[in-house]
Amino acid sequence: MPEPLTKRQKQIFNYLTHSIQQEGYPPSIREIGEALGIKSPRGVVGHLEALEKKGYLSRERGARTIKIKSSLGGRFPNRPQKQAGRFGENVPVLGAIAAGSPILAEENLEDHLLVDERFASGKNIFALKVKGESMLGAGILPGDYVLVRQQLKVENGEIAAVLLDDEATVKRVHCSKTTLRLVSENPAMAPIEVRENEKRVQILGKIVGVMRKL
Amino acid sequence: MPEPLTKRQKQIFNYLTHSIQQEGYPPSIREIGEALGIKSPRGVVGHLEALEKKGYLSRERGARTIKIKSSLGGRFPNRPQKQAGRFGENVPVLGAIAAGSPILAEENLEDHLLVDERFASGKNIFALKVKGESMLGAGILPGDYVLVRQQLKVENGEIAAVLLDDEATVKRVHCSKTTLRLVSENPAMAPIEVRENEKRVQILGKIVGVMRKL
DNA sequence: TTGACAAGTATACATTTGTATGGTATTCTT
DNA sequence: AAGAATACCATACAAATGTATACTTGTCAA
Repeated sequence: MPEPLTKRQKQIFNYLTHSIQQEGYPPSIREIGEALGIKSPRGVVGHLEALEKKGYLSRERGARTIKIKSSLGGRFPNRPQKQAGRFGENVPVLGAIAAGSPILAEENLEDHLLVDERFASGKNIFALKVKGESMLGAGILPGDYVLVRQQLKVENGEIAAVLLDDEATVKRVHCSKTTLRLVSENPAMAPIEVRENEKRVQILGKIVGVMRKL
Repeated sequence: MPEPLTKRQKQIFNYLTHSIQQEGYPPSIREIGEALGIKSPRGVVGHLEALEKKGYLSRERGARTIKIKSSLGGRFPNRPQKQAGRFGENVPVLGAIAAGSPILAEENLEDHLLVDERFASGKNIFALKVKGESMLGAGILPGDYVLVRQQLKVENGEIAAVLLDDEATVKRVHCSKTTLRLVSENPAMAPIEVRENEKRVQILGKIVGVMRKL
């Protein structure tokens, strides 16, 4: 049962785990201070002592020797190579999706995106670059990357990536007993209705995130 | 095709990977020397330089900043999420921004987000969680994180994070010679006009990215 | 009201750590 | 034979880094 942390202590701990994951080695006292806006080394040391006392980390003498305790449910160890993907996921970006082939096949792969774990939780996440303006009303613009969790079915009304006539698109899906209605969040575009067993459509997965670069 | 190592270089490299894995952080020059029976720091540095030249590792300035290259068949990475030279940035997430205080001050800091370097290029990037619906028309919804590059002025018509009456908001900024017009991308909300030297407004930076979790 | 704790600033100091200088050998290739 | 790379030593030095002292502020419980 881990001792509770204060809000500030949580921030420090959060930064530590992320930084170690990202760089491969722990930050120095002053680097921690710089990242969190603490101007005196002593201020940072106070937090480290508190975190150590509460059992969240340990320190050796010497520079950059913070160790995150792995006993905390094994959630925040600093053995980066054994905990790959706990703090960031390298998500594949798919280009044109060849019909029939497995979605994550090599020929579909275009790039990789580094995404915070909280945005790409779970396995089988991939990304698509949005082309049309069909989801304008849902705040999804052309050029955006959508993060997709691979699944065969989605709940009524959820936004999904759908393979429609060999073209990957993003649509809101309304399912009735026998049909799927693919609705564009754009008044200029009419809904598309198809029977569920038709081969024209295939649900690729649920949209779990959107990323835009301006 | 990794360049071949000498026997001694292999020993060094081996020790490095094992030590990083065991301790959680890289050894210092002298610790390497102690472990391998090299009595002069210079002796160790020579090996590190050779290993770096041959592409097995990289180093930053500062103590204990050796990074094993993960491109070598991915066998000994010490930062798993970065593949093939692709990097991520650890971006601070700001909460309520206290007026007057430096933007990145402690009281504003809420969390950290790991973001692909292509979304957070350059320095002084921070993130804000969007609260209102004022930028609906620009595809920015409440709950989204906007990535902000800190800068004092923005070009005409760009979307910016603005501190308005102690409240951080996202607005499209139109500048004339003497006034700033802050336009919401939402027909329900009227534009706000202020004189540039008024203290009510302060431009925090330009929006360079949007991230949404669904 | 006192006392503990959290959270910090400013400054000084000691240690750790990386870097640089100037050598010595050995092995290998040209 | 000359040059380059490997593989070291001893020592000095500077920069990075952790540590320590002293003081401030606010909160919260006894």
